[in-house]
Amino acid sequence: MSECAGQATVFVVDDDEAMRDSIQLLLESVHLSARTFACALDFMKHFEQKQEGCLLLDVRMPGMNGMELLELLKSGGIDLPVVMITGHGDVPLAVRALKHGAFDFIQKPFNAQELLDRVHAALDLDRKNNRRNSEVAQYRALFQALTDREMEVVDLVVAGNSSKMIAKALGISPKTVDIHRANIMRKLNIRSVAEMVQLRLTLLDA
Amino acid sequence: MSECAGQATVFVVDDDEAMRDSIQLLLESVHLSARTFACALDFMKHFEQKQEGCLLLDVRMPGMNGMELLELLKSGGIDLPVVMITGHGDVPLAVRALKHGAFDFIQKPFNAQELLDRVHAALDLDRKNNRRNSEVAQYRALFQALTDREMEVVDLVVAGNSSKMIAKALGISPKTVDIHRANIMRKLNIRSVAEMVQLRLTLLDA
DNA sequence: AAGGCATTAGGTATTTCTACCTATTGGAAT
DNA sequence: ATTCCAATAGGTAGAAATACCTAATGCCTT
Repeated sequence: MSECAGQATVFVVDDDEAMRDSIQLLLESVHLSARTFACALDFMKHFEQKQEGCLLLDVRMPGMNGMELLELLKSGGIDLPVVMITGHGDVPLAVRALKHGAFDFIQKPFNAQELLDRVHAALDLDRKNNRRNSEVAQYRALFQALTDREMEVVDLVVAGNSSKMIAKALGISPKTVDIHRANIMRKLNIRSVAEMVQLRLTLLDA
Repeated sequence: MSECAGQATVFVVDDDEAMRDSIQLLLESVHLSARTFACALDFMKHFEQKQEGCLLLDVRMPGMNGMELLELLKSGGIDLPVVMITGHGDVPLAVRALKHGAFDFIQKPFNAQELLDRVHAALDLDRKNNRRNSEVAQYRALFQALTDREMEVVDLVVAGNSSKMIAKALGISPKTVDIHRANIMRKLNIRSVAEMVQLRLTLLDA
């Protein structure tokens, strides 16, 4: 056991109190921190984007069901890995969940070790996502220091234009383009066009 | 019906002859070209990577089963969209198939329209993949015209190095680096470092 | 009103890149 | 053997980019 999960939290949403408690006990028995919720709305009220971990989500619930919450989270850009749990073997439901971005889909009754394996896999994925996302967030912060005009210049440079071509495209002097370029390089803390292109592309397809 | 599927083929692998025939009739009734196979090996013998379409694959078969074929195809880099078909609702099987890259997973007995909808969606995905892949293949062909030394220079340029730095890294004269760069630009048919970076990155994460 | 910043632009100097030229060495193919 | 090409490197020239400087205009905030 190399890492004891840090601040990662396993969120559990299930209307069945006995199930919530037993899952919580199971998770805490392997030193995972768990927070349980009786319904989708409770979870949404307490969850914040920056929290790390994964979500164990029962499909069948009164009020908003698990599938609806899953689709709401994914359409809201929250990429917390979701392990769906269902009491009856419904293949179309499983297919729909996975195609909507669920990380996994398991049936009750489940083996304890099986659940833990999938939780650990989900937590691994979340850690990987977070590493990637924080990297992207840093780049995004750099670009936010640029003015609109500077962003125009960035995109024209990335598209392969010379300062002279950019000047023509923007209707300004090549000299001014060079000034913008110098400010861009300083603000992004880079020293080559290659780095500018890579930074920009990283943000575009993130 | 805007497009009549061109040369796209729906491959059907199922050990049940009656099922093969009925699926083939259904597909041909909407002007889709179909080829059927009684077992996984037959399909593998006749399939070539360049063929476009999708694969309807029965899970339960004597000899190599559908799941094994799916995993074989995906590990072999063949990204033909695969619609798995199974006679009994087995959720873990569906989850496994989708996590291994199956495009969809449906149960028998299925509604005819439902099957056609999924086939059309699979064909759409394949067309999209093919457009993307042929684009990438063109870029790859360009890079294959480069020598090993030129590829080293490409990677050092993309990493943001100047000719002088590259020369130091390779232990050669900056002049020679410039010669390599000129040859690279000519062979790749580009006119800026920005284009070189984009071309290289497109191949790296493809 | 004063300061800060974005945008504009010029000057000058240096470095870097690109485009031509020639030329040698060594290996591979004809 | 001769031809072809990769890799090496030099010269010269021009284009492009970078690094400094100053400076005007306009907008926003204090």
